[in-house]
Formats: sequence, structure tokens, C-alpha cells
Amino acid sequence: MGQARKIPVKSAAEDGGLDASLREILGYTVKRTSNILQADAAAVLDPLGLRITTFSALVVICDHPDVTQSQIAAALNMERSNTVLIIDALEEAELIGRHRVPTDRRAYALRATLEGMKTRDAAVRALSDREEILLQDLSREERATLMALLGRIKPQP
Amino acid sequence: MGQARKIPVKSAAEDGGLDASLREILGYTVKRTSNILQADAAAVLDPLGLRITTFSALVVICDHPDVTQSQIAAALNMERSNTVLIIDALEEAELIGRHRVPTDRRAYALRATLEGMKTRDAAVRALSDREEILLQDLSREERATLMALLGRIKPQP
DNA sequence: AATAATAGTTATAAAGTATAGCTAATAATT
DNA sequence: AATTATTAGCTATACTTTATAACTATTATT
Repeated sequence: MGQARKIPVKSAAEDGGLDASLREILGYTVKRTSNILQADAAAVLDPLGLRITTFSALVVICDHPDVTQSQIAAALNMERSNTVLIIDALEEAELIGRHRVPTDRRAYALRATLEGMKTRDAAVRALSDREEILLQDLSREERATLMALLGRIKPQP
Repeated sequence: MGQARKIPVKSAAEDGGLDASLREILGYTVKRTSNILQADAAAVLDPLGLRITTFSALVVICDHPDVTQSQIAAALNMERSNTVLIIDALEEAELIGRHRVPTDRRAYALRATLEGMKTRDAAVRALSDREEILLQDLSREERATLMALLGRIKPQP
């Protein structure tokens, strides 16, 4: 039996295939796809000075003026503590501003600046254009189906 | 057109919903789902002494005896350098062994131990049981559709 | 023989995620 | 009103995943 030939493992030549049984696990397949999309999105956002997390927070702030950091954390499923540096970065870049809330001196009301709005629009457009390429093999209907199915997976106790 | 309507921040009370416009971006929705599944899978694997990366490598090794680290890296879409510590961990736990390749003294032929096989089986079963719960709202057909659609998203140049 | 390419390794870093504990301010309770 | 509990933001820290550069030993190519 030995290895007379140096690569009996069919897939070495074919790049993929060794993970066949992993692909039956949804978590694996979703993560694999997520990695592809994340790497791609990061590259798209980089020239705009945004990372994925700062982009996400920026969109929420643009859509919902006067939102607080805690609300952002809840919306994006992240810890409050992790929003701090993200909001810091957006403020540093002058894409958003922290404003005081008259009725609650603990909280900040976050509002996008004009440049923040413009950056958001540019980023959304760039990502959208890029996804058009990544999803070129899927029909509109298939894309909608994919999104809908993903949306139905929720954390379980 | 401006923003005549100000979007009255409906969602502050409702916990979710603030990310509505992000959810239209596939990358965001996929990542969100991925995070849910990852956190869940990590909790399932933890009692077995596995992390997600070590589990993935273990499965590939069990399925393909004498696979090399480079092949694992290619299959799992990771850098060769990052396989080292993963394989180290599996070897340390005596779930796999590094064996020399007679024809190439640079490479290691990786083989699972008996305990490695057992651990793999237990992990796959535990993950499968858990996914059954997470996917209870999706029919068999819908799950198959989801997997197939995800499989059609590939990295683009 | 000289050069290039490959396998594994080391070191390091960036990014995302998570936990614990802190201060200040607000809300709830007695 | 005074005490207590909760909340918002923050700091520090750490772990996991992923990424890059450079190194050694070995094999392949020219």
C-alpha cells in the first residue's frame, strides 16, 4: 500500500475537497462563507478608513440619530465595552459626534456628521457593488431566499 | 429629497431592529448568523477539549489519514503557519500523531489515534444534535437549500 | 552545482469577541 | 429622604481567529 505515488489524497491537486464532511455541518459552511465575505468587505472598506465594526456602528448611527452606545451594542450583538473604542474611532475620524443627553447625563447621543453620512453612503455603495460581483451566480430570488433563511436562525437557550 | 422623515428611532424600546439596513447586506447577515453558530459550537466542543479550529483539523485528519499540514491549511482556507499550533494542540491531547513521510523528510503524515477517532465521533454527534435544535424552524429542504446557496459563494479575484 | 520552491516553524500583529471591575448617574426600594 | 440597585460608559485584560514576514531543512528545477 505505501505511498507509491506521492499524493494519493485526491484533493491535493484540487485544492478543496478534504473538508467534505465538514461541509455538512451548517456552522462550518456558514463560517467559511462568512470568512470569504468578511475578508472581501474589509478590503472594500479599508480605503474608506473603515473597519467592519466601525462601518456597522456608523450605519446604525446614521439611521438612528441620538442612539446611545448601549443601544448600538444591543443591536450589533456586542458587549458595551467593545463599543467604546469603535465609537472613539468614528469620533476621531469626525464621522460622528458624542452629544450629551439632557435627560440622562450618563449617556451619549450619537449623531453622524455630514462627512459621516457621506462616508456611510460611499461605503454602502462600495459594498453593494462588490457583493454584486460575489453573488453574480445567484439570482435575485436565490439571494432573497438565502437572506430569509439566515434570518430564521436565532440563538437558542 | 433630503430626509424629510427623521426615522423616529422606533427600535430603542425593541432591542433589535436598529440594524435593519445592515441586514440587507449579505455579509452582515451571514456574519451575524455565523457568530450565533460559532458561539454555540464553541460551547458544545469545549467539554470535549476542542476548539473550533482543532475540531476542524481533527475531522480532516480522521477522514484523510496521512494528510499533511499544508493540505489541511489549503482545505480549511488558513495559513500554513496557523496550522502549527492547532496540530500541536491535537498532538498534545494525543488525538493525532505526527508521523514521518519516508519520501519527504520535510512533511508530516498526520494520523488520528483511536481516541482521536472517538473524540471526533462524539464531537460530530454533539454538534449535530445541537444544530438540530438551532435549525428546528427550518425544514430539511430549507436546510439543504441554505447549504447549497452558501456553497455557491466563492472568493472572487 | 546553483537556484527555486516547498513543509514546517517561529514570532508577531491586527481584529473581533469576551469578562471583570470601576465611576458617575439614574431608578427603585424602603 | 436615605439606601440600594441598576444603568451608561469606560478601562484593562485576555483569548481566539486570522494574517504576514522571515527562518531552517529539505526537495525540485534549471
